[in-house]
Amino acid sequence: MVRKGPVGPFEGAAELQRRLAQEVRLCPLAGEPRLVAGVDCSERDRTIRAAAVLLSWPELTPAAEALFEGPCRVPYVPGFLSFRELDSMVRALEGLGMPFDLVMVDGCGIAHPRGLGIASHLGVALNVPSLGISKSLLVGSFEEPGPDPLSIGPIWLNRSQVGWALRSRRGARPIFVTPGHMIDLDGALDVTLRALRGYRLPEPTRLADLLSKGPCQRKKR
DNA sequence: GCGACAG
DNA sequence: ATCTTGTCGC
Repeated sequence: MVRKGPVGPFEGAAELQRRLAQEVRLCPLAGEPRLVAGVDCSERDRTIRAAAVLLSWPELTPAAEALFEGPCRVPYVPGFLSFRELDSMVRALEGLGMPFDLVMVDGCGIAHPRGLGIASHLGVALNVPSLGISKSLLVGSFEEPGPDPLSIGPIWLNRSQVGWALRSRRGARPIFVTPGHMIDLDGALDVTLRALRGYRLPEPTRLADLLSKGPCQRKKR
């Protein structure tokens, strides 16, 4: 087969996403986690910095943390975030030096145009249970959760529910919880609720976010 | 054609 | 994501 015209720069990537999305499994968590990881990326001066943290479960006691830095090689394009950040996230997670039972990723899971947000992509790539925690929605619509803390509303995409909008803190905008891989809607919500400690973001993602920004790294005069 | 658009 | 000081509100 010979292609006719020029192919969009992300056609190959989109095709890979559609293929990997078929590997995503939405099912109850295999068992109660013992170690939960959190990952996030930040960037500064064309350098990507991925941070991973490891917490005991359900105490949420810090057990390990790791950083990975590398040059930005791929631009951010909505719908293709994983091609920009996944490798760095995996490296940071490897830096933890031990396996974990679940990973919470800063980004979307199945709430994605082709069903493979970065949380799902990471879960499939590492063959580990994963879920996404994002601060806004890439696709789909959601029912605004009530004003009371822990209120929830479903996230809809193509007539089916793909996650939850969660009011994790009073007065704060909701966060979006979506299954990544080897977990289901109820499991993703349950784990997220149990990982909250009074902040808008659950501990795994919140701590990874702080670490990626760098401890005592920001100071301007 | 126009607007939306994880981080 | 990042650029940025002070400021409004619980």
